[in-house]
Amino acid sequence: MDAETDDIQRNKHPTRDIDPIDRKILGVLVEDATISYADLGERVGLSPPAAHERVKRLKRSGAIRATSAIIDPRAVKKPLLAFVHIDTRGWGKTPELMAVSKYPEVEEIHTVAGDTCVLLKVRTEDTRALEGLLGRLYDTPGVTSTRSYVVLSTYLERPVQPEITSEFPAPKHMANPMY
Amino acid sequence: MDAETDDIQRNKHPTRDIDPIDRKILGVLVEDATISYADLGERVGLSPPAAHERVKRLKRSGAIRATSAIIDPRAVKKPLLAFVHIDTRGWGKTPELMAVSKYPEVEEIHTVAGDTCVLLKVRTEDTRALEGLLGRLYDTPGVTSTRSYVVLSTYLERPVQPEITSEFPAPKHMANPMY
DNA sequence: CATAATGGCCGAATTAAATTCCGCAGCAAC
DNA sequence: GTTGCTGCGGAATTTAATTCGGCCATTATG
Repeated sequence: MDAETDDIQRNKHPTRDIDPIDRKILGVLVEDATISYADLGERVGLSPPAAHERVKRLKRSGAIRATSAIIDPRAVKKPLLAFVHIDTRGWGKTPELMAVSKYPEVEEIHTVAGDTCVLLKVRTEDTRALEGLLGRLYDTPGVTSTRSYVVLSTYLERPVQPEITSEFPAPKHMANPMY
Repeated sequence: MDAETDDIQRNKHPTRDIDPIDRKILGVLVEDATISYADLGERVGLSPPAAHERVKRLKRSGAIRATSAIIDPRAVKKPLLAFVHIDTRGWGKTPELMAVSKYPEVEEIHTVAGDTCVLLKVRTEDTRALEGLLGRLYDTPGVTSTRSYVVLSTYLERPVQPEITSEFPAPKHMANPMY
């Protein structure tokens, strides 16, 4: 077993780091994954087979998790977006909550630090469907309360951006932390 | 100008509704957009050219907004996910906030109903970078306070699901609303 | 230092898929 | 009944994906 395969099976990432050309490739493919290897190679300064080889490696290593069609929520009758914060009695009951993943309306499930335990991102047809989904949540053992933030307008929504992280200098009035 | 083009220019959706075959196609392409038209056609019961024609129409109508590579955030050094709620002095100052879209760390910007005005989804390398980003937010005119929910674990994260909306019956103790 | 081994690239050749074209069938309007 | 329109399938053509072999640079090894 080579190092890369080993890393993948440990749910880690391969030791081979992503170089600037890889980042360029990811940037292009996030914008348009239907591009040909010929055009992709030209964008990043490689021959078509070389670009192909890079993309194969990025998929194999897990850096590219999938290639997916991005659907307009309005086209599939799910125009209502909401974020639902859920309080539970401690952490013991969160596994039951994961069952909500069976509903296609639920797009994200996270546990968060703060005044809630679980955070959902849900997309429904209307407020009636959202109400029904919340009703299901209250039927789940351990759920003590929920708080929903209904989205009025969405100004930006995009996939993970592979560009190099911007510099965000800490506010000037703060001393440099040790770490 | 045909009806479809007209709808797109009005930022509406074409009148031609998405039939069950279209939904099947969307479902397949969300899972794997690299599938060939031959295989796609077989999955949905169409010939390759017919499947091709359907996909072209779905793209033209805007139902398929893009085809994108899904990147593992860890691979591009953005393992820290957080949701940031921002309070502003009324709505007048929200346009200034949209400038944060220039940072690739910001994935989503919404205005929400509830006790905040703006909700951001951000992905940073570490808490230091998040701190820097929050510092930038406080420098933005109109921002009075922020509340951040740092994600501990993500259990589900998937694109818009084109499947038919599940039935969420309202809780039994509620009478049927008029609408 | 010399030399072998590796990894990544390119160009050409081959294979597979996308795309076009055309005729046909179902359906609606008239 | 006829006309026009829309979506489908099969065949042909064009384009892209994929494979292969050889080359160069870097790195390990004696």
